[in-house]
Amino acid sequence: MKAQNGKSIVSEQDFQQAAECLKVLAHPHRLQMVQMLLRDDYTVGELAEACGIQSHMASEHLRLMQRCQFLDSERDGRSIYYKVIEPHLEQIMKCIESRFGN
Amino acid sequence: MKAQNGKSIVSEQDFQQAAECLKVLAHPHRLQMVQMLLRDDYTVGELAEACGIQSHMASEHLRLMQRCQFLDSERDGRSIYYKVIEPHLEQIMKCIESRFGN
DNA sequence: TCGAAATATCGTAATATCACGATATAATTA
DNA sequence: TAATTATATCGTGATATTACGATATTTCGA
Repeated sequence: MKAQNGKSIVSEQDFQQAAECLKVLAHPHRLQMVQMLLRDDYTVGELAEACGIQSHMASEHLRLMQRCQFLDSERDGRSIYYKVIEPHLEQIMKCIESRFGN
Repeated sequence: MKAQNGKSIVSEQDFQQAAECLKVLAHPHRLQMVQMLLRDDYTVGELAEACGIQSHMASEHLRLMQRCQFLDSERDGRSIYYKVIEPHLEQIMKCIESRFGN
């Protein structure tokens, strides 16, 4: 799809991809993890504990977010640290904080 | 949850709400409708045709987005016009266009 | 090299979402 | 008021997502 008016236009297929990415973000524990990871790097276990879930569940959430290029991971010994690589997540989190935060 | 460092902090319950709202946005046709409505007001039928779906499906999508305060509607004769009332949708759409657009 | 710790993957049952036909409601026009 | 147009709601089967126990993999330390 072409931009006829200077504005960037998103194609039907892009909407499909965007929807899938948003769906990945649209989970309370995943949102909480993203918020934490925007401020610092954390291990799977640390993120799991903060969310009150088991590590293997956190691992699954993190894998989903890594698959759509939201996060990247790095091993340090037995632990694996995750970090945010999608630059727009900070802005989106600000929107959420602005609408729902104190 | 309190903000100890000046940054706005979102509670567990807020993450739940935020996730539900994001889930509503996370659908290709709903994203397309939001993009259109950010530029102009449209009727249910116009939005349905642009998305290539039946009007009663569009109506359902619009109702979901109205329920979480993304949109508002106004009747004009037989038609019902929808418009965006959630101010952050423009910013979020920009993020999507930046990541997926041309 | 054996056991423990940290993370990841697999199978599956419960739940949620989706698309759609059928039907209902509201407003306009003949 | 009857027919038509536009929108909304309901019920349901198909599909997707979720949580979780079981199991696997990787790394470190004894």
